[in-house]
Amino acid sequence: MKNKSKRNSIKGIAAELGVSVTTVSFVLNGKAKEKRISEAVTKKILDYIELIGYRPNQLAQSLRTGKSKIIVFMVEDISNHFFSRLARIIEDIAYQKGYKVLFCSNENDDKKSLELIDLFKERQVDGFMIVPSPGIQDKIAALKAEKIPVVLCDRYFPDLDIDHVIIDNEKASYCACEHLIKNNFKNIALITTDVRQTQMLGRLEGYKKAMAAYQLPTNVLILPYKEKTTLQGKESITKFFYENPDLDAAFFTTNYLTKNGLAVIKESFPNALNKMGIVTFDDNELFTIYTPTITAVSQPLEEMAKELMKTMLALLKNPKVAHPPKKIVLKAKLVVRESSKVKE
Amino acid sequence: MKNKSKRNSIKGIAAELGVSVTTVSFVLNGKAKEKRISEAVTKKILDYIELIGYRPNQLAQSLRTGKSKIIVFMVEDISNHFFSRLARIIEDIAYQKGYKVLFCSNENDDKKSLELIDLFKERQVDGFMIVPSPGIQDKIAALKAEKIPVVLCDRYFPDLDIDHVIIDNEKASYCACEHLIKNNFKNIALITTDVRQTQMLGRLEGYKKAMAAYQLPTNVLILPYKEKTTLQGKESITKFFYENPDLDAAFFTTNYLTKNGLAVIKESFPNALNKMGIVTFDDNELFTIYTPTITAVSQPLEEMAKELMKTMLALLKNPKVAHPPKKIVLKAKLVVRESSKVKE
DNA sequence: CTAAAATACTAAATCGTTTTAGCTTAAAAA
DNA sequence: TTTTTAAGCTAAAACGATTTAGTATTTTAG
Repeated sequence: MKNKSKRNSIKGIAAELGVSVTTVSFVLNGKAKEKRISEAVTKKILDYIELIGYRPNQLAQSLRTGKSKIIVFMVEDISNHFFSRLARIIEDIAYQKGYKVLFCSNENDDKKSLELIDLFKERQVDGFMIVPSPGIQDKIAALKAEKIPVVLCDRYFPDLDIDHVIIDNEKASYCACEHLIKNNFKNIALITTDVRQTQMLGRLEGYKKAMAAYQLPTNVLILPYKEKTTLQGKESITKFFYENPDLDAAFFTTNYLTKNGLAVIKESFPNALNKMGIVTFDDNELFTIYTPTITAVSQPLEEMAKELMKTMLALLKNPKVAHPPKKIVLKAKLVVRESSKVKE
Repeated sequence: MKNKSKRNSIKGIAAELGVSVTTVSFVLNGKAKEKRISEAVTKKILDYIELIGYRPNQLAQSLRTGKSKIIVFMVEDISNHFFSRLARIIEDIAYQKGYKVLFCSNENDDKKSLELIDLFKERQVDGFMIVPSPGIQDKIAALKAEKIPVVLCDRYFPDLDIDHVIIDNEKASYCACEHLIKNNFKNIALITTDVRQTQMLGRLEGYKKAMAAYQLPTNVLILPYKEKTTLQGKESITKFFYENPDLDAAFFTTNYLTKNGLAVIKESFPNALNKMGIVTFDDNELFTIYTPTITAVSQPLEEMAKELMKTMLALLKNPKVAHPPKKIVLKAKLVVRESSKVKE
């Protein structure tokens, strides 16, 4: 039982076995053959490694190689069901490929996003998967210029040639609206936020196009992002419904709006519940047991996560090499339930 | 525009300004005064740092100091609403204190837990906050023996003197059951899993004690953990309800069981919905808009996260020093809604 | 029998920090 | 004038790996 503190390093092992640090390192990295280390020495080292349960210090490794085997997944809010489910799938794929994932929430706030990105750059993370806040275009461009792998998710910057994985929001929205229309709803409200990013603009556009195509009136409520889960938000929705008594359907563009919206309907317009058409973006298991069950635009989480990781891994394989950005646009699925079916 | 690659290191700065690496390091670490670096030199360095936007390489720092400023939060499943909300709060506190958080999911599986812990040890993380799987008692003890900060969460090992933050499950469960009883329910089922960890045992115990106290029959359905979200799980619940037609209330011990349970009731026993008493562990915003609104045992997430981080930070401050473990037991709150009120 | 080639290994530089233990020079004390 | 003390800095050794460019010995070729 000698100086124990030294044992858990290549140096300690080398000393103990009377070989050089280099030799140990070669063996550890599976280069024994290539570097012509004899079978005997190789075995001796391997056995000893096993015996003491040695595991290399990743920090030192990272410092030397410049690769940390960590990727960042920055979302708007990790407690949001949509993002946490995405995170869970990504986590699995990443670990399988030998990467750890640092999750963080930017609250769709530029300052926070920038801070986080810098923070992680100091940590030499290998890549960024980002659900970007609206104003970090330049930072993203800078990352790319530095050859740091970046993949955007959920939304993107049309002016930037950056890999991204998104869904076709406009089409998804169009389909959802068309579905309501075909179910005989004629006065469909869109309830959305003031967020001016691609995902929301797409959803708005799809709604507008659908209404125009069927010559129906549009009726849009735009809530400030900050009020997304506040009482104020609820009040605005209540007011909107009071002021538009002829509405017969509502399309919510994101999950937190839906929660608030359903709460408002339940509290203030209980008898509208089974008359109004309701469709929401982002599915939730609980929607299947709501009364009525809620129709939702379901984003292909599994596929998104896979494509995200696939794109990221490709970048990681060759970060220095220029490559045409992959712009992946997936299809969302409309899960039709009771809330959007023809009423009475 | 000189050799740019070198610029972003202390060495580069030192070379550029004609001072030593040591001096730069002292200034960077705010030890200028203490180490008697002149005002002039200090300013020169600070200005240059600012100019080139230098940020120290955290990896190198960590390697040298042995502190990574990263803590791990290992949960059962990061996509579970309970854990993702907890994670969100922890994230905020940690970042505020200069720590990053690595989230990961162990699926309550020992093998996965052990692998993850080893993985992170290689990365020299500063501490572990763990929702432990059932059989990792030894590993936890080993971590403590190595003076690595560990705090358990949600459940713990009674035989181990390890800091933890939990709720009083037995009492929470007792109160929930008592509440049902006082609302005139007499045949209350407990729907739980085969997980034999403290949190679940507590919930079971609370139920049993409440039933015993009021001399009511017990009726427990124990589902295999693996079936927690499967069709098989649903079928078991359905069967259970069929075989126990005299049940008038159900208490679900965890959120995923509730989802399945509500689905079953809705699908197979629709007219029981407004007759049965229902209480569930773990609250969800959507429960307030369900019909009927669902009574839930709400865990104090904010408080749990705060206590967890407080305990962790205390350990981090002095990892080498022995200290009496903090065993924090918080109270859950019963949020009474329609589903548990006296019927007809 | 000598030169070239192959074998089996290793010394030392490097990654970017922190920190200990000095080293100069000038001012203060003796 | 010599010795102390202080001020203002720095060289070099860590931290724990990887990797380049060898070296010494043996084998093979000529």
